Amino acid sequence: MYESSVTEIKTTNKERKKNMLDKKYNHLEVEKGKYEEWESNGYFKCDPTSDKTPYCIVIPPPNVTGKLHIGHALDTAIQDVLIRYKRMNGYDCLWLPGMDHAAIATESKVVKRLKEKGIDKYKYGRENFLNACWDWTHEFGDNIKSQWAKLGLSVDYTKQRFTLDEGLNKAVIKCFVNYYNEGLIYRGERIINWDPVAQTALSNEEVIYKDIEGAFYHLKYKLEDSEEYLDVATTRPETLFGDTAVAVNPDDDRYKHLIGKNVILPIVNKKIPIVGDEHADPTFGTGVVKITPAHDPNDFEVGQRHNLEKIVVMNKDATMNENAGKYCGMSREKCREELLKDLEKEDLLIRIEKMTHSVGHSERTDAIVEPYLSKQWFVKMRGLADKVLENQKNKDTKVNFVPEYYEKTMNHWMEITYDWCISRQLWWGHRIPAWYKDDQVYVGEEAPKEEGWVQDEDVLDTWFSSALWPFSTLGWPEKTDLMKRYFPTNVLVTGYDIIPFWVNRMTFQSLKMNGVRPFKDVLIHGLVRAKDGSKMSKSLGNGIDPMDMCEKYGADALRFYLTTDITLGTDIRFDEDKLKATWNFINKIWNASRFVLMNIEDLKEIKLENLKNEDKWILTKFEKVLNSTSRHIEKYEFNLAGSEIYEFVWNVFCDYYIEMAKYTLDEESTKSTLCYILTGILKILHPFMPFVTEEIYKMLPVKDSESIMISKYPEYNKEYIFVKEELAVDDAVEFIKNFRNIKAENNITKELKVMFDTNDDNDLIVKMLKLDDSIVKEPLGINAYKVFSNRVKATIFFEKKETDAERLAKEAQIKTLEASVARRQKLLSNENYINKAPKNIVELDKQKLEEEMLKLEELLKEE
RNA sequence: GGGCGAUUAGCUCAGUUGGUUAGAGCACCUGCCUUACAAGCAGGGGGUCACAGGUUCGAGUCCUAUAUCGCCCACCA
Repeated sequence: MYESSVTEIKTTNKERKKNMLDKKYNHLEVEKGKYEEWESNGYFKCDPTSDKTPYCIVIPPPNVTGKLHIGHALDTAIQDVLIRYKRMNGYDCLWLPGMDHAAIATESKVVKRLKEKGIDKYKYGRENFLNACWDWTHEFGDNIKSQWAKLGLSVDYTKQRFTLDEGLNKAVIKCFVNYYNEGLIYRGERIINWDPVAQTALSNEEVIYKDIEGAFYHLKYKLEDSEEYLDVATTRPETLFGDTAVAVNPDDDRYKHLIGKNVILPIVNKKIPIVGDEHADPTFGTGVVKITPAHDPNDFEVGQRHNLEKIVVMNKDATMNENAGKYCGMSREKCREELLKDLEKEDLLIRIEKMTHSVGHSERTDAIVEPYLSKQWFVKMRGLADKVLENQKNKDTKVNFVPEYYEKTMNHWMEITYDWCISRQLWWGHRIPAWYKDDQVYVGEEAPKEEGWVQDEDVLDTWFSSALWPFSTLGWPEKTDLMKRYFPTNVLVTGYDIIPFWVNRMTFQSLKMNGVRPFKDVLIHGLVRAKDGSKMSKSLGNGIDPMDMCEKYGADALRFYLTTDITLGTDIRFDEDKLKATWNFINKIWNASRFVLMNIEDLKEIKLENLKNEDKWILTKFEKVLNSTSRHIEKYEFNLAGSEIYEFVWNVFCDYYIEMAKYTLDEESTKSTLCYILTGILKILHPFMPFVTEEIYKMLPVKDSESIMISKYPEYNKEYIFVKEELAVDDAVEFIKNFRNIKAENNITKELKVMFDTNDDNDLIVKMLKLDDSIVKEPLGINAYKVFSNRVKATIFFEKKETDAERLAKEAQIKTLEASVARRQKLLSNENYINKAPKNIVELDKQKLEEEMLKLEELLKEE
């Protein structure tokens, strides 16, 4: 009956014993060498020429800035579960690995490293610097690869990519040029977020707002030819050198008569106009706002409307420039300090009002971001975003978020998005394919042939290349075979924190370039936090290194814990105790396997015939678990799959079937069933815990493949659903539980006699409870308890007086039973319920009621 | 200010489309070294599912309001 048409591979007893000596699961031993073996056998490779159904995931490329953290372990473990599951189910799987050059993140690390060696980036020169970046990349890239190996990730290294490799560069350039030609990319002078440490522009997404203590400085802007003044409040007095107007609301009765007049800019003593503009909110502050078009995005807009001059007052490193007069050369902070002193001296400072306000910081350097007027490249977002919003309306074309509510996060972003600043004043990245000559601009895939053209010095935002990742890695813009076969990819797995940076951008890029979504599903997981719920960070020192956990508990335990103890979309608190509990689970599997292997050594083939009730019972349970775990995995419900398999392995197979099997170990059917179920368990668990399942699988006397990785996933087999036998053994199990309960609760240890009230075949019960010598035919004694299950009834006779506590317990039991019976009777006499509730539910209630009444009757009889 | 979540046992969390007496791991209590496993086995205690209404034969689950916590986005002159 067991399908073993594939080559049977036998392991010698000697080999098995050598491996299986340990009573305890040793994860370090088990995990040694397996990954290298899998890889060298080519098991990770996709098979594009096969007629199998393709299944593709591209890995979210980790930055080459350091080592992987626990979040990466979670993210990749989920993907490996899917890939291994699909592979065993006969799919042609491509899990494409790669890494991200991470422009600013890597560049700042390399700058720092060079600095430690006393080397200045700019003196070192572009070419040398890029070489240093490549050295860095190789060093950290190798490190990441070895971590992937430790985690057991079955990625196809023959398809590995890097966001800055030649092919991806081609894709990036192609995309840029296409967009430019369509007018979707433009160069313009705008206020952008400037990082004065890295000295580059940033996108809005790279700015982190933090609340900090600051103040409102109320300054006197005197009216021209008057001692009267306007109270102008600002948090950033040092920008006043760039003021080219003050604004009041045109409907503000306090000030509207002043519109058109001038004020004298403090310290600078220059005339600037009072303009009327909606931007000034009469209810906020004093209702008067200074306008600094070159240092504030709102002021920039006001400046545009009133045709104001834009004066930049800072250098690229955020020191004051010559427009700041005597403060030239000072830092922003120093300038503010000195300026305030001077203002006070000249009686131009009215008061200082303490306040907290949020201030933008650079994600990478943590420097306070300066809104800064500068010429940058932008992607025009509105049309691209609208396309996504349109696409999401159709269930056949949309990106399906799991959990679904994250779709709102993307849609919201698409609704409010504005133009994306993509140029960065860095060296490490894709260089912008634009050339300048005098006032001319040329954008193209190749440099212009004529003399005199100079290429743009800047590179692109790292996310510009990441946004193309799902298709650039498959060979786009060429119509490659990989592209045709694996695109759109099946699923993307990532954390909610990079939906705006990455998921959103991949989605609009793919819709624009390919006309289709980049992936059908996107699985969003949460962040891995410390046990107390705080964010893991280097500065707090509360980070968990996944490699340490692999060392301590094994990659298998870590993977199973991370993938089955989470709810998608919500944060997980890393709990080492739970990881330990997972290790215990694997130890349990290990020992159950030891037991099975010890007893099936001479098994030549699996023959599922002459089955006993308990064999049929465990087969039925197994098929059901198999069926439902598969359903759960397909729906990405890993937690449910995990708990079902856990429950089956521990509480059903180990606690009951193995115990039952101990009495019939010489029978062929027992051995075959043990081997069949163990094999099935190993296969179901393999995607979650690849190493230990492979180790045990290799020791099986009968198996269908040389490695579990490439073995066939068990198929749900209706032939092994035995309804009658399942019920019968369930019933026996229930009886056993009730019996033990009564025995323990009443402290019955000695002088126990049992009389079965029914004529059923109770062999299993007698064996499991070791009752052989206790069975009597006639009732005895006074102290007696009834034990029930659906069909089995028995009376226990024992030498012991009932204590008060026991009597009370029994009374309590009667009380709850009576309540339950009453509840059900009421329910079942409700016509609405009978008519509206599903038949099976009603039936179940009737059945329950009957049982309860029976039980109650028996209990009352004993009184 | 706008949006999105969360609130279930001592702790950390599950709980499929509303349907048996709400579950798990850890911790706790009792008894066991029963030949696969003491990192184990058997048994047990522990929750009016944040709060108030509503819909329904039936609500942890759906709706409305409140409270507390968290996240994202925007504004902060």
